[in-house]
Amino acid sequence: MIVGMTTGTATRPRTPRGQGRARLLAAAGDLFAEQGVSGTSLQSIADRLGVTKAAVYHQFASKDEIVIAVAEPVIDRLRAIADAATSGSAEQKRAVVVEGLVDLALAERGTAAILRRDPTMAQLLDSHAPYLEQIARINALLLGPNPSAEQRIALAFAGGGIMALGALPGLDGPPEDVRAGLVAAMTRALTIERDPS
Amino acid sequence: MIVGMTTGTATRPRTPRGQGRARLLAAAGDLFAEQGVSGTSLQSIADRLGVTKAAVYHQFASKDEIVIAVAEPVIDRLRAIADAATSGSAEQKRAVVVEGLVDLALAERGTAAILRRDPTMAQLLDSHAPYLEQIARINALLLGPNPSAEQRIALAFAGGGIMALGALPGLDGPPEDVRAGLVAAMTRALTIERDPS
DNA sequence: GTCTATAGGGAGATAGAC
DNA sequence: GTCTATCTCCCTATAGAC
Repeated sequence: MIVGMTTGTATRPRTPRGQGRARLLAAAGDLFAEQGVSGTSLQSIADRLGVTKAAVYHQFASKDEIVIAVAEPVIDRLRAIADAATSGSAEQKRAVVVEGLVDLALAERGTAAILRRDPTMAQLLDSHAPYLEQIARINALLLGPNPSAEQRIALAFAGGGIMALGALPGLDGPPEDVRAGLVAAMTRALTIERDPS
Repeated sequence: MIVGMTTGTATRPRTPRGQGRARLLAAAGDLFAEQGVSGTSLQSIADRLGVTKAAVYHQFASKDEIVIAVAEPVIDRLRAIADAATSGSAEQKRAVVVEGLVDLALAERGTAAILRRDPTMAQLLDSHAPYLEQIARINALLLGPNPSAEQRIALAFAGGGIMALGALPGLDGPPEDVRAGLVAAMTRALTIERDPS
Protein backbone atom coordinates (compact mmCIF):
# COMPACT_ATOMS: atom_id res chain seq x y z
CA MET A 1 0.00 0.00 0.00
CA ILE A 2 2.21 2.75 1.24
CA VAL A 3 5.61 1.89 -0.07
CA GLY A 4 8.04 4.37 -1.42
CA MET A 5 11.02 2.31 -2.49
CA THR A 6 10.54 2.62 -6.20
CA THR A 7 12.72 5.63 -6.69
CA GLY A 8 16.44 5.92 -6.35
CA THR A 9 17.92 5.99 -2.87
CA ALA A 10 21.10 7.86 -3.66
CA THR A 11 21.19 10.36 -0.83
CA ARG A 12 18.21 9.35 1.21
CA PRO A 13 18.96 9.48 4.92
CA ARG A 14 17.06 6.32 5.65
CA THR A 15 18.53 3.30 7.28
CA PRO A 16 18.55 0.28 5.03
CA ARG A 17 16.13 -2.16 6.60
CA GLY A 18 15.25 0.73 8.95
CA GLN A 19 16.72 -1.04 11.92
CA GLY A 20 18.44 1.97 13.42
CA ARG A 21 15.23 3.87 12.97
CA ALA A 22 13.17 1.25 14.77
CA ARG A 23 15.65 1.09 17.62
CA LEU A 24 15.51 4.86 17.96
CA LEU A 25 11.73 4.93 17.97
CA ALA A 26 11.55 2.23 20.62
CA ALA A 27 13.90 4.15 22.88
CA ALA A 28 12.07 7.41 22.25
CA GLY A 29 8.69 5.82 22.95
CA ASP A 30 9.88 4.42 26.26
CA LEU A 31 11.31 7.76 27.33
CA PHE A 32 8.20 9.64 26.23
CA ALA A 33 6.09 7.29 28.33
CA GLU A 34 8.30 7.73 31.38
CA GLN A 35 8.99 11.45 31.27
CA GLY A 36 6.62 12.90 28.75
CA VAL A 37 7.57 14.37 25.39
CA SER A 38 8.55 17.78 26.71
CA GLY A 39 10.53 16.16 29.48
CA THR A 40 12.56 14.07 27.07
CA SER A 41 15.57 15.65 25.36
CA LEU A 42 17.20 14.44 22.20
CA GLN A 43 20.32 14.08 24.28
CA SER A 44 18.64 11.54 26.55
CA ILE A 45 17.40 9.57 23.56
CA ALA A 46 20.91 9.54 22.12
CA ASP A 47 22.34 8.52 25.49
CA ARG A 48 20.03 5.54 25.72
CA LEU A 49 21.15 4.42 22.29
CA GLY A 50 24.80 5.08 23.08
CA VAL A 51 25.22 7.61 20.29
CA THR A 52 25.34 11.38 19.96
CA LYS A 53 22.61 13.84 19.15
CA ALA A 54 23.99 14.31 15.66
CA ALA A 55 23.39 10.63 14.94
CA VAL A 56 19.78 11.11 15.92
CA TYR A 57 19.47 14.08 13.61
CA HIS A 58 20.79 11.94 10.81
CA GLN A 59 17.57 9.93 10.89
CA PHE A 60 15.03 12.55 11.88
CA ALA A 61 15.06 16.20 10.91
CA SER A 62 13.44 17.38 14.13
CA LYS A 63 12.03 16.28 17.44
CA ASP A 64 8.49 16.71 16.14
CA GLU A 65 9.23 14.17 13.44
CA ILE A 66 10.22 11.65 16.10
CA VAL A 67 7.07 12.34 18.05
CA ILE A 68 4.86 11.75 15.04
CA ALA A 69 6.82 8.64 14.09
CA VAL A 70 6.27 7.21 17.56
CA ALA A 71 2.54 7.74 17.19
CA GLU A 72 2.31 6.19 13.74
CA PRO A 73 2.26 2.48 14.72
CA VAL A 74 -0.55 3.21 17.16
CA ILE A 75 -2.48 5.07 14.49
CA ASP A 76 -1.97 2.09 12.20
CA ARG A 77 -3.48 -0.18 14.82
CA LEU A 78 -6.43 2.13 15.22
CA ARG A 79 -6.96 1.96 11.49
CA ALA A 80 -6.77 -1.83 11.58
CA ILE A 81 -9.36 -1.93 14.35
CA ALA A 82 -11.78 0.22 12.39
CA ASP A 83 -11.12 -1.83 9.25
CA ALA A 84 -11.94 -5.03 11.13
CA ALA A 85 -15.38 -3.77 12.14
CA THR A 86 -17.10 -3.83 8.79
CA SER A 87 -19.82 -6.42 9.06
CA GLY A 88 -22.49 -7.44 11.49
CA SER A 89 -24.85 -5.51 13.66
CA ALA A 90 -23.95 -2.29 15.42
CA GLU A 91 -23.46 -4.30 18.59
CA GLN A 92 -21.12 -6.71 16.89
CA LYS A 93 -19.08 -3.90 15.39
CA ARG A 94 -18.83 -2.25 18.76
CA ALA A 95 -17.61 -5.49 20.33
CA VAL A 96 -14.85 -5.78 17.75
CA VAL A 97 -13.74 -2.23 18.40
CA VAL A 98 -13.80 -2.59 22.18
CA GLU A 99 -11.72 -5.75 22.05
CA GLY A 100 -9.31 -4.15 19.62
CA LEU A 101 -8.83 -1.11 21.83
CA VAL A 102 -8.25 -3.26 24.90
CA ASP A 103 -5.68 -5.33 23.06
CA LEU A 104 -3.99 -2.18 21.84
CA ALA A 105 -3.90 -0.66 25.30
CA LEU A 106 -2.48 -3.85 26.77
CA ALA A 107 0.04 -4.50 24.02
CA GLU A 108 1.54 -1.06 24.18
CA ARG A 109 0.68 0.03 27.65
CA GLY A 110 2.77 3.09 28.16
CA THR A 111 3.40 3.92 24.54
CA ALA A 112 -0.24 3.85 23.53
CA ALA A 113 -1.20 5.90 26.54
CA ILE A 114 1.04 8.74 25.41
CA LEU A 115 -1.33 9.60 22.61
CA ARG A 116 -4.07 10.60 24.98
CA ARG A 117 -2.03 11.68 27.97
CA ASP A 118 0.83 13.77 26.73
CA PRO A 119 0.03 17.44 26.05
CA THR A 120 2.72 17.86 23.42
CA MET A 121 1.62 14.75 21.59
CA ALA A 122 -2.00 15.81 21.81
CA GLN A 123 -1.23 19.19 20.28
CA LEU A 124 0.70 17.62 17.42
CA LEU A 125 -2.00 15.04 16.72
CA ASP A 126 -4.70 17.70 16.80
CA SER A 127 -3.50 18.75 13.38
CA HIS A 128 -2.52 15.30 12.18
CA ALA A 129 -5.22 14.22 9.77
CA PRO A 130 -4.51 10.46 9.80
CA TYR A 131 -5.01 10.35 13.55
CA LEU A 132 -8.17 12.44 13.54
CA GLU A 133 -9.59 10.28 10.79
CA GLN A 134 -9.15 7.01 12.66
CA ILE A 135 -10.43 8.45 15.94
CA ALA A 136 -13.54 9.63 14.13
CA ARG A 137 -14.10 6.16 12.67
CA ILE A 138 -13.60 4.48 16.05
CA ASN A 139 -15.92 6.91 17.77
CA ALA A 140 -18.61 6.43 15.13
CA LEU A 141 -18.40 2.67 15.51
CA LEU A 142 -18.65 2.87 19.27
CA LEU A 143 -21.58 5.25 19.17
CA GLY A 144 -23.60 3.51 16.54
CA PRO A 145 -26.36 5.21 14.57
CA ASN A 146 -28.30 8.08 16.09
CA PRO A 147 -26.30 8.37 19.29
CA SER A 148 -27.94 10.07 22.24
CA ALA A 149 -26.25 12.71 24.36
CA GLU A 150 -25.97 10.10 27.07
CA GLN A 151 -24.08 7.81 24.74
CA ARG A 152 -21.67 10.54 23.80
CA ILE A 153 -20.94 11.20 27.44
CA ALA A 154 -20.36 7.52 28.11
CA LEU A 155 -17.94 7.43 25.19
CA ALA A 156 -15.96 10.37 26.54
CA PHE A 157 -15.61 8.50 29.80
CA ALA A 158 -14.80 5.11 28.31
CA GLY A 159 -12.43 6.47 25.70
CA GLY A 160 -10.34 8.12 28.35
CA GLY A 161 -10.39 5.10 30.61
CA ILE A 162 -9.11 2.56 28.16
CA MET A 163 -6.06 4.60 27.21
CA ALA A 164 -5.26 5.85 30.69
CA LEU A 165 -4.21 2.49 32.10
CA GLY A 166 -1.20 3.53 34.07
CA ALA A 167 0.32 2.46 37.31
CA LEU A 168 -3.04 1.61 38.77
CA PRO A 169 -3.75 -1.27 41.10
CA GLY A 170 -5.31 -4.46 39.91
CA LEU A 171 -3.68 -5.00 36.57
CA ASP A 172 -1.76 -8.04 37.69
CA GLY A 173 -2.98 -11.54 37.16
CA PRO A 174 -3.48 -13.77 34.14
CA PRO A 175 -3.44 -11.68 30.94
CA GLU A 176 -6.58 -13.38 29.73
CA ASP A 177 -8.43 -12.34 32.87
CA VAL A 178 -7.16 -8.79 32.63
CA ARG A 179 -8.25 -8.59 29.02
CA ALA A 180 -11.68 -10.03 29.75
CA GLY A 181 -12.14 -7.72 32.72
CA LEU A 182 -11.29 -4.62 30.70
CA VAL A 183 -13.52 -5.64 27.82
CA ALA A 184 -16.36 -6.21 30.24
CA ALA A 185 -15.81 -2.90 32.08
CA MET A 186 -15.66 -0.88 28.89
CA THR A 187 -18.69 -2.63 27.46
CA ARG A 188 -20.66 -1.93 30.62
CA ALA A 189 -19.64 1.73 30.53
CA LEU A 190 -20.86 2.04 26.96
CA THR A 191 -24.05 0.05 27.35
CA ILE A 192 -27.01 2.23 28.23
CA GLU A 193 -30.08 0.28 29.10
CA ARG A 194 -33.32 1.32 27.53
CA ASP A 195 -35.73 2.95 29.85
CA PRO A 196 -38.59 0.40 30.09
CA SER A 197 -41.38 2.93 29.86
CA MET B 1 12.35 44.49 25.35
CA ILE B 2 9.49 44.88 27.66
CA VAL B 3 6.20 44.66 25.91
CA GLY B 4 2.89 45.17 27.58
CA MET B 5 0.38 47.58 28.86
CA THR B 6 1.83 49.92 31.42
CA THR B 7 -1.41 51.70 31.93
CA GLY B 8 -1.19 51.46 35.66
CA THR B 9 -4.83 50.81 36.20
CA ALA B 10 -6.44 49.57 39.37
CA THR B 11 -6.61 46.04 38.02
CA ARG B 12 -3.82 44.85 40.28
CA PRO B 13 -3.40 47.48 42.95
CA ARG B 14 -2.39 45.36 45.89
CA THR B 15 -2.38 41.78 46.90
CA PRO B 16 -3.87 41.21 50.32
CA ARG B 17 -3.55 37.85 52.01
CA GLY B 18 -1.88 35.71 49.43
CA GLN B 19 -4.06 36.81 46.57
CA GLY B 20 -1.07 37.06 44.32
CA ARG B 21 -0.30 33.50 45.24
CA ALA B 22 -3.76 32.32 44.25
CA ARG B 23 -3.57 34.23 40.99
CA LEU B 24 -0.23 32.66 40.25
CA LEU B 25 -1.47 29.16 40.98
CA ALA B 26 -4.50 29.65 38.75
CA ALA B 27 -2.33 30.76 35.87
CA ALA B 28 0.15 27.95 36.45
CA GLY B 29 -2.63 25.35 36.59
CA ASP B 30 -4.09 26.54 33.31
CA LEU B 31 -0.71 26.44 31.59
CA PHE B 32 0.12 23.03 33.04
CA ALA B 33 -3.15 21.71 31.66
CA GLU B 34 -2.50 23.16 28.22
CA GLN B 35 1.17 22.39 27.76
CA GLY B 36 2.11 20.01 30.53
CA VAL B 37 4.38 20.76 33.45
CA SER B 38 7.63 20.20 31.59
CA GLY B 39 6.35 22.26 28.70
CA THR B 40 5.58 25.25 30.90
CA SER B 41 8.37 27.62 31.83
CA LEU B 42 8.38 30.03 34.72
CA GLN B 43 8.77 32.72 32.10
CA SER B 44 5.43 31.85 30.51
CA ILE B 45 3.73 31.86 33.90
CA ALA B 46 5.20 35.28 34.61
CA ASP B 47 4.15 36.51 31.18
CA ARG B 48 0.56 35.47 31.75
CA LEU B 49 0.56 37.39 35.01
CA GLY B 50 2.27 40.39 33.49
CA VAL B 51 5.25 40.20 35.80
CA THR B 52 8.81 38.97 35.63
CA LYS B 53 10.28 35.64 36.64
CA ALA B 54 11.85 37.18 39.71
CA ALA B 55 8.41 38.12 40.99
CA VAL B 56 7.39 34.50 40.69
CA TYR B 57 10.44 33.39 42.63
CA HIS B 58 9.47 35.79 45.35
CA GLN B 59 6.46 33.59 46.16
CA PHE B 60 7.79 30.14 45.38
CA ALA B 61 11.31 28.90 45.88
CA SER B 62 11.26 26.55 42.94
CA LYS B 63 9.15 25.22 40.11
CA ASP B 64 8.52 21.99 41.99
CA GLU B 65 6.95 24.00 44.78
CA ILE B 66 4.50 25.49 42.31
CA VAL B 67 3.66 22.08 40.93
CA ILE B 68 2.89 20.69 44.38
CA ALA B 69 0.90 23.79 45.26
CA VAL B 70 -1.24 23.36 42.15
CA ALA B 71 -2.01 19.79 43.16
CA GLU B 72 -2.90 20.63 46.74
CA PRO B 73 -6.48 21.89 46.21
CA VAL B 74 -7.27 18.75 44.25
CA ILE B 75 -5.82 16.57 47.00
CA ASP B 76 -7.96 18.50 49.48
CA ARG B 77 -11.04 17.69 47.45
CA LEU B 78 -10.11 14.04 47.31
CA ARG B 79 -9.81 14.07 51.08
CA ALA B 80 -13.20 15.74 51.40
CA ILE B 81 -14.74 13.11 49.15
CA ALA B 82 -13.36 10.27 51.25
CA ASP B 83 -14.42 12.06 54.42
CA ALA B 84 -17.96 12.37 53.12
CA ALA B 85 -18.30 8.62 52.61
CA THR B 86 -18.41 7.50 56.20
CA SER B 87 -21.83 6.01 56.72
CA GLY B 88 -24.22 3.71 54.95
CA SER B 89 -23.70 0.54 53.01
CA ALA B 90 -20.75 -0.14 50.75
CA GLU B 91 -22.96 0.73 47.80
CA GLN B 92 -23.98 4.03 49.35
CA LYS B 93 -20.37 4.92 50.10
CA ARG B 94 -19.39 4.12 46.59
CA ALA B 95 -22.15 6.31 45.21
CA VAL B 96 -20.92 9.25 47.27
CA VAL B 97 -17.38 8.76 46.01
CA VAL B 98 -18.42 8.40 42.38
CA GLU B 99 -20.48 11.58 42.51
CA GLY B 100 -17.68 13.41 44.26
CA LEU B 101 -15.13 12.37 41.66
CA VAL B 102 -17.42 13.38 38.81
CA ASP B 103 -18.01 16.77 40.39
CA LEU B 104 -14.28 17.19 40.91
CA ALA B 105 -13.48 16.25 37.34
CA LEU B 106 -16.13 18.65 36.00
CA ALA B 107 -15.28 21.52 38.32
CA GLU B 108 -11.61 21.48 37.49
CA ARG B 109 -11.58 19.82 34.13
CA GLY B 110 -8.09 20.37 32.92
CA THR B 111 -6.47 21.10 36.23
CA ALA B 112 -7.70 17.96 37.93
CA ALA B 113 -6.71 15.88 34.95
CA ILE B 114 -3.09 16.97 35.30
CA LEU B 115 -2.68 14.82 38.38
CA ARG B 116 -3.19 11.63 36.45
CA ARG B 117 -1.98 12.68 33.06
CA ASP B 118 1.21 14.66 33.50
CA PRO B 119 4.39 12.61 33.86
CA THR B 120 6.22 15.26 35.89
CA MET B 121 3.29 15.66 38.22
CA ALA B 122 2.94 11.91 38.57
CA GLN B 123 6.57 11.54 39.52
CA LEU B 124 6.31 14.24 42.14
CA LEU B 125 3.08 12.84 43.59
CA ASP B 126 4.50 9.33 43.71
CA SER B 127 6.50 10.41 46.72
CA HIS B 128 3.91 12.81 48.09
CA ALA B 129 2.34 11.03 51.05
CA PRO B 130 -0.84 13.16 51.31
CA TYR B 131 -1.77 12.30 47.75
CA LEU B 132 -1.05 8.59 48.09
CA GLU B 133 -3.08 8.47 51.26
CA GLN B 134 -6.22 9.94 49.72
CA ILE B 135 -5.96 7.82 46.60
CA ALA B 136 -5.73 4.73 48.77
CA ARG B 137 -8.84 5.77 50.69
CA ILE B 138 -10.79 6.49 47.52
CA ASN B 139 -9.77 3.20 45.95
CA ALA B 140 -10.74 1.27 49.06
CA LEU B 141 -14.15 2.92 49.10
CA LEU B 142 -14.75 2.18 45.44
CA LEU B 143 -13.66 -1.43 45.78
CA GLY B 144 -15.55 -2.27 48.93
CA PRO B 145 -14.70 -5.23 51.13
CA ASN B 146 -13.09 -8.34 49.66
CA PRO B 147 -12.64 -6.98 46.14
CA SER B 148 -12.24 -9.51 43.37
CA ALA B 149 -9.60 -9.29 40.68
CA GLU B 150 -12.34 -8.30 38.28
CA GLN B 151 -13.29 -5.40 40.50
CA ARG B 152 -9.72 -4.18 40.65
CA ILE B 153 -9.50 -4.24 36.90
CA ALA B 154 -12.74 -2.30 36.57
CA LEU B 155 -11.38 0.26 39.00
CA ALA B 156 -8.21 0.72 36.97
CA PHE B 157 -10.37 1.42 33.94
CA ALA B 158 -12.88 3.68 35.67
CA GLY B 159 -10.27 5.59 37.65
CA GLY B 160 -8.46 6.51 34.50
CA GLY B 161 -11.64 7.40 32.66
CA ILE B 162 -13.04 9.89 35.09
CA MET B 163 -9.86 11.96 35.24
CA ALA B 164 -9.05 11.78 31.57
CA LEU B 165 -11.96 13.90 30.37
CA GLY B 166 -10.28 15.99 27.76
CA ALA B 167 -11.33 17.46 24.49
CA LEU B 168 -13.61 14.56 23.74
CA PRO B 169 -16.91 14.80 21.93
CA GLY B 170 -20.16 14.79 23.76
CA LEU B 171 -19.41 16.86 26.79
CA ASP B 172 -21.63 19.70 25.74
CA GLY B 173 -25.19 20.07 26.86
CA PRO B 174 -26.84 20.84 30.18
CA PRO B 175 -24.35 20.42 33.04
CA GLU B 176 -26.87 18.39 34.99
CA ASP B 177 -27.19 15.91 32.14
CA VAL B 178 -23.43 15.67 31.72
CA ARG B 179 -23.00 15.04 35.41
CA ALA B 180 -25.73 12.41 35.50
CA GLY B 181 -24.35 10.71 32.42
CA LEU B 182 -20.86 10.48 33.85
CA VAL B 183 -22.09 9.20 37.20
CA ALA B 184 -24.12 6.56 35.41
CA ALA B 185 -21.26 5.52 33.13
CA MET B 186 -18.75 5.23 35.97
CA THR B 187 -21.23 3.35 38.13
CA ARG B 188 -21.91 0.90 35.31
CA ALA B 189 -18.20 0.37 34.78
CA LEU B 190 -17.72 -0.42 38.45
CA THR B 191 -20.81 -2.57 38.90
CA ILE B 192 -20.11 -6.24 38.32
CA GLU B 193 -23.21 -8.34 38.30
CA ARG B 194 -23.23 -11.43 40.43
CA ASP B 195 -23.06 -14.64 38.57
CA PRO B 196 -26.59 -16.07 39.12
CA SER B 197 -25.44 -19.51 40.16
C1' DG C 1 6.72 43.01 45.70
C1' DT C 2 8.61 44.06 41.74
C1' DC C 3 12.34 45.13 39.02
C1' DT C 4 17.21 44.61 36.13
C1' DA C 5 20.98 41.82 35.40
C1' DT C 6 23.37 37.75 35.18
C1' DA C 7 25.14 33.24 36.24
C1' DG C 8 25.40 28.52 34.61
C1' DG C 9 23.61 25.02 32.09
C1' DG C 10 20.82 22.42 28.70
C1' DA C 11 17.76 22.69 24.85
C1' DG C 12 17.12 22.06 19.58
C1' DA C 13 19.49 22.31 15.57
C1' DT C 14 23.49 22.74 11.95
C1' DA C 15 28.20 22.18 9.58
C1' DG C 16 31.55 19.43 8.09
C1' DA C 17 35.27 15.78 8.93
C1' DC C 18 35.93 10.73 8.87
C1' DG D 1 26.27 6.65 10.02
C1' DT D 2 28.66 8.53 13.44
C1' DC D 3 31.54 11.82 15.18
C1' DT D 4 33.33 16.76 17.17
C1' DA D 5 32.38 21.35 17.48
C1' DT D 6 29.50 25.04 17.55
C1' DC D 7 25.45 28.24 17.11
C1' DT D 8 21.56 30.44 19.27
C1' DC D 9 18.10 30.46 22.34
C1' DC D 10 15.73 29.48 26.55
C1' DC D 11 15.74 27.32 30.94
C1' DT D 12 15.95 27.50 36.30
C1' DA D 13 17.67 30.07 39.76
C1' DT D 14 20.15 33.95 42.32
C1' DA D 15 21.81 38.76 43.65
C1' DG D 16 20.77 43.07 44.76
C1' DA D 17 18.54 47.79 43.69
C1' DC D 18 14.14 50.42 44.25
